[in-house]
Amino acid sequence: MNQVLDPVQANAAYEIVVENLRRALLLGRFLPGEKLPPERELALQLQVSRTTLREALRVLEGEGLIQSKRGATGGIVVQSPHMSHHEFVEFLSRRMHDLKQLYEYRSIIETATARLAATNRSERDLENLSAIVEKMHALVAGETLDDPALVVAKFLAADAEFHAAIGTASGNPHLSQAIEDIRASKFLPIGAVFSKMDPKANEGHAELLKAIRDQKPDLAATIMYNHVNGTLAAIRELVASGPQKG
Amino acid sequence: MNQVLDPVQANAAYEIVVENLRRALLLGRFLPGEKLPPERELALQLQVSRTTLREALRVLEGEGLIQSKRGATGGIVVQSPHMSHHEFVEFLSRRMHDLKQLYEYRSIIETATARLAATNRSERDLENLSAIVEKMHALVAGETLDDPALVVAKFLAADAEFHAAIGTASGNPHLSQAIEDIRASKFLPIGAVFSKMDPKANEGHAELLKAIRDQKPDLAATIMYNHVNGTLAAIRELVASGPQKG
Amino acid sequence: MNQVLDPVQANAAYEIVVENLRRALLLGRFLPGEKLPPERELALQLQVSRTTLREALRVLEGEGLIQSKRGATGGIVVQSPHMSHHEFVEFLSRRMHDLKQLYEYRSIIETATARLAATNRSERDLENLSAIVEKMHALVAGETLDDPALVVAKFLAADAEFHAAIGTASGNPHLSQAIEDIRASKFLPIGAVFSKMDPKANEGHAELLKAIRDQKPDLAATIMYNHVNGTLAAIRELVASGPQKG
Amino acid sequence: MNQVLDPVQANAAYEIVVENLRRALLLGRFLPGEKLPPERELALQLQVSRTTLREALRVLEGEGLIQSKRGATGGIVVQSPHMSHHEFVEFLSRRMHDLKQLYEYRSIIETATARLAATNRSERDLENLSAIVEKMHALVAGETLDDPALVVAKFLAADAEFHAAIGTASGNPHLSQAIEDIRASKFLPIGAVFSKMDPKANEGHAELLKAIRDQKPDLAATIMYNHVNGTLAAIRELVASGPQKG
DNA sequence: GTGGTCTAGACCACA
DNA sequence: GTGGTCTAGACCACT
Repeated sequence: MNQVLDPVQANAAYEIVVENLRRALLLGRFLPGEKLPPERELALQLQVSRTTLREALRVLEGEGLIQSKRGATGGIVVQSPHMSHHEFVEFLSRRMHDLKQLYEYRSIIETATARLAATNRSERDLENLSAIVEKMHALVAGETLDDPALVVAKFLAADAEFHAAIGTASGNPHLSQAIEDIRASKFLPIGAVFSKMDPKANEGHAELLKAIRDQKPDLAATIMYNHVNGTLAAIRELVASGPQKG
Repeated sequence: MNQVLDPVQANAAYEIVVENLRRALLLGRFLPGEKLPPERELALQLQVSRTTLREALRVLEGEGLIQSKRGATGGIVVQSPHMSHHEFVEFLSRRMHDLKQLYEYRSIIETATARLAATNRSERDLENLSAIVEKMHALVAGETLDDPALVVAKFLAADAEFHAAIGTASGNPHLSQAIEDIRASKFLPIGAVFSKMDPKANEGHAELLKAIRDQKPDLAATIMYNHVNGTLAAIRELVASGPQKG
Repeated sequence: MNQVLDPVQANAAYEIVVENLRRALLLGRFLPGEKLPPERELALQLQVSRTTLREALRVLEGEGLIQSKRGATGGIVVQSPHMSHHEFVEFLSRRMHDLKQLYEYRSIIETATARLAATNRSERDLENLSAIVEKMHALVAGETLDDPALVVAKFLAADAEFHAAIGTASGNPHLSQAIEDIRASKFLPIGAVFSKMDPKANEGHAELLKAIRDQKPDLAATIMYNHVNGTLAAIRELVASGPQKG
Repeated sequence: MNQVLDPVQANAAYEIVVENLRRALLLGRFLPGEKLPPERELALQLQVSRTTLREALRVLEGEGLIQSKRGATGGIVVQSPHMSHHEFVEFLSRRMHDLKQLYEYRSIIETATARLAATNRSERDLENLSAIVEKMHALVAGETLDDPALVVAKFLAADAEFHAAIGTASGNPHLSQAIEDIRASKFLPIGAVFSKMDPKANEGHAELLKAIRDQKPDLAATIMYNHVNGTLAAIRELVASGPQKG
């Protein structure tokens, strides 16, 4: 009868808000340079008082994720995370061991999800996925017209959306949740590998969509497996070559 | 950008404690007539102050689930019987949809984990697993000597330990965490299916241990797959047959 | 441990601006009929937004001290005359006790500063001091050519500059700061005693400069002591004679 | 007319509270290990809301000056600043230039104050000063009975009180203010020179009291001058000898 | 009876 | 019409 009960930990409301917002930011729900909704509206959405919300915003501001400006044209601006290439490579190489385990896990989760999605996807799911793939295609094509960093940020947000949509298509909320968890709280630098857009980056997505549309579970699983492990390979390469340049 | 953020709700600590205890009681984790651990120990386990714990106990006493008696022979006595078989079946059938999804997820996670464990297990892991399997064997053998409900409870604890140990053997902490989450934080009556011990319940474990010891990943995965889905099948059967009896 | 801490009172920014401007007006820093600097420049000088400045101006307009006129020839016109001689004397006599203490303090600070300056002054310091003394001399000489009130205002500014320069020459920033504090943040009508220029007003300065140049600490201290206490004596006289005229 | 007006800076109420409290702590008004008054009472004394007070407390907690504990026996506990001897010497030698200027200033202020006090002191002032000197005497005598660090802290607090009382006796609030400013916001390590009590530390105080009681301004000034410069000499010695030991 | 947190509402400074 | 600050009051968790 020893220690049968889980310890309780009552999180302060503002801490929950911090996590909520941080997750949204890391998932790219708000892009760098964009403004968050006004404090008063955010407080409403999150069902907390403005004071509590602001407590959370102060934490995020301390982390450098957002910045507040006052005045009529002011607001809460999402900051772009600004790691230099060198710092980024350092960061990756220090966490290489963790990353390998995380990608092993991710590979399991997302491969199984793709397989299920190929079976269970609805027409609605296919439409969603198509729309996202097209959006990413447009981003890759129109890259030169815009701030490259912003394009990458948008691409990452769309990528997150794509994988989340496959989670939805699988019909299993636990898988959706796991995919989001991997990306947000555990796995910051997915795809941040690209300092500029890689034309191939989007190819896997289109193939995957096709396999899911054609309801070929094994094919979908294989593509996803290669997709995920391809990203890991890219990270490995970056780490291997990085120190020489940095 | 409308309403992208989930409302936050900060639970009072004592409410979390109430839920924690109520679930333990409903699952028969504490049997009727038994005494709960002393308040001071419960408070310690739950990492809350005794005041907060007592707040929670008062609620449960109001619901008639427990009763406090003072004095040397006193204590917190579990008052009402835990869920009756009928109620339990009802409960399961109401949550059948959730359970199917959860077992689908569990199947993915644990199958992959078993496969990895068969590759990565250390001698230390094998010793752990052996010890647990033997403990379960002894429980099944000695069943008649004791209160059956108590034996089931002990068996469930050992089962959880077994699956956790496979997670450890896999070497991937994300999988370990997922296995624990599935079992602990999501209400999962794994094995509570058995009102009395099923001799076969332990067979899968021994086979699985052998496959892991022999480093046969595919075999381990297959056994685990059947094991998990066997449990789900048992639940389905219970639900199918239950209403007729109830 | 009772009531050891002073109550805090946070002044609104616009209130501080009001006091700032009102004091400048009452001291005749801006003469009746003159225009204040444009709002944009005032806002810049005061380090507040134009909105806040306008808030303050509205208050002063309500008190009849200024009046705003729009248009190309418009501006903020100082409306009411600054303190009359009578009011000024009244004001001084009401604060006579404070002034004695302040001059006692000033005497200590500035005497010690002059002594140090005579030891530590650099060539650079001497040049500065000479330039200021000459400027004041020119003002006294050219007095008749201009609005007397304006000359007084200019003389006061130069006087402040002179004492500040001695602070700098002393080499001790704490003394410089104290001199500035005495003059600026505590309402101090040093020299505002003179409604018209007193030819002797500048004599002390030249002597002081000589003592500092010749590195005669005790002489410099003595001159400064007499200079400061001479001003206090002039104020006393004014207060003594004032009520009879008023 | 350029830049005639001082920039306005509206301090947030909580910042003023921070300074207020920090000054009280540095002046030794609250001793290490002691508890501050309860938040609700502090808020009352400071005339701010509890929220604002807590904002300030959080800052001070961040600086390590205080620590909050909850519960009936809880409270806001004053932390003892814990610089090692080595760090302390380092700190002093880095700030030696500043310290010399500060002591020059302090010497001027406190010498003049002592002189005035010898003239203006009331019977009430003498009683205060006697009481403080006796308190310090008792501290030096009873040193062994208590935590040495605490004795030093108490001695420092009493020392601050003594010099403040001379300021009061001088009758000039500007001097009182300057003495407090020097000690609190500008001059942390007065007397912290002593890691254990120096029997001579109190001698100067008794002599000074006698000179003030006997109304001998010049003697009082001389004693104070030697007292202040003696402290500076002690610091110099410490810095000179410290690095060898450290 | 302490500190910890949250709330609803208000006013302010700002662009 | 934005963020920045303050308030008064309430309830909670704790020792």
